[in-house]
Amino acid sequence: MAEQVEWLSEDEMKAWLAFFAAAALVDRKLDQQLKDEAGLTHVQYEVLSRLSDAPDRELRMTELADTLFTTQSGTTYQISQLEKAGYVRRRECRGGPRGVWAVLTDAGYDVLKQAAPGHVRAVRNLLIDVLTPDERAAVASGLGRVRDRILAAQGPCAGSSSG
Amino acid sequence: MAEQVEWLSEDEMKAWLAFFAAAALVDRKLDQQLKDEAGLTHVQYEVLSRLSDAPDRELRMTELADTLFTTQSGTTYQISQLEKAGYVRRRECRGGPRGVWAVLTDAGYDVLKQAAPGHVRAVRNLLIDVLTPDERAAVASGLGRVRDRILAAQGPCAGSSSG
DNA sequence: ACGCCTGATTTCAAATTTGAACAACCCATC
DNA sequence: GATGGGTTGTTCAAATTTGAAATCAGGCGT
Repeated sequence: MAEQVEWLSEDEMKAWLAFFAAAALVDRKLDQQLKDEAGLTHVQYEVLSRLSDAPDRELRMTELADTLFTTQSGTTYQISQLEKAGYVRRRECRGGPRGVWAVLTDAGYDVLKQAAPGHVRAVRNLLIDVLTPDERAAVASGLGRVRDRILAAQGPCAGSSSG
Repeated sequence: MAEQVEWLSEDEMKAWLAFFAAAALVDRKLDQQLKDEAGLTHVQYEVLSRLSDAPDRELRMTELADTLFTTQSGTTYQISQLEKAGYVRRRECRGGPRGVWAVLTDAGYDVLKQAAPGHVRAVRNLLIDVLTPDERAAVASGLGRVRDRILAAQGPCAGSSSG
């Protein structure tokens, strides 16, 4: 076993460590900022944000889970929380294509609109404005490819077994 | 209020979304891979890894928490788990400089050594080898700066009030 | 119409994370 | 030699996340 692994070079290690640390720290900071200023967790903000971007401000549970890169049961939990808070409503569609839609309420939209400026400012301060234009472009293309490859590797598999 | 926020341009948004998604997906994938192949969570792997890199393979709880970018109570919990598994041992140093050291055991070192190749391979497949050399350099420098700025903003505050 | 299969969603228990409160210990000072 | 402050680590309850099992609706073959 242990068929000869190519360990990371010093430069590669630097990239990996920077990526890993930045991911953890930025997420933590955004969470803090949102809790302090808007009373939302980062996850909840993302839920509201995806919904507000979706057509008719609604998304099936599974779609939502996919765009959040999280599990379905986690999504169920968060939607339940947001429903209690009145920011989201569940709509069951018995007639047409099966499924449950999470719908952003007006209250949810208002909270999002109120939280957005601070959030965007934080994203700028923590990440975007810290990068040079070149670095930003490299992050967009490189990490975009990283994301797409992972999604491509699991997307086709999750749902259908053959073609 | 809402004093004019500068929203993200399309390119900036691309960078932010790529970063956010890649961070979530890579972490999730590494977790899966480690659980499947080594029976460790990513967090646990990181703990063992930091310890094995430290002088004498031991670290104070607070140092450990810092390098893991997590809370102290979270670190206490994980060390307790790893102690149960026999991968880590606690050493209290009553005489000298106060504190508790988490020490990597031989068993812990073995598990780490066994898990490392698969983990490094995964880091390569998911991230490092997907980036071009330029992108990798940009990630290292740019996200390194992101990390350092966040740490600098909170490091000095957390621990001492003046200088 | 019946029974099985698939897909979507929820439920449930277990594991983990978090933040606040607590306890232990050092040092400096009185 | 006792006291207060600051640091370090743990404990506790609450919130969240996870994965597996249960639920429920619809389609299909018989």
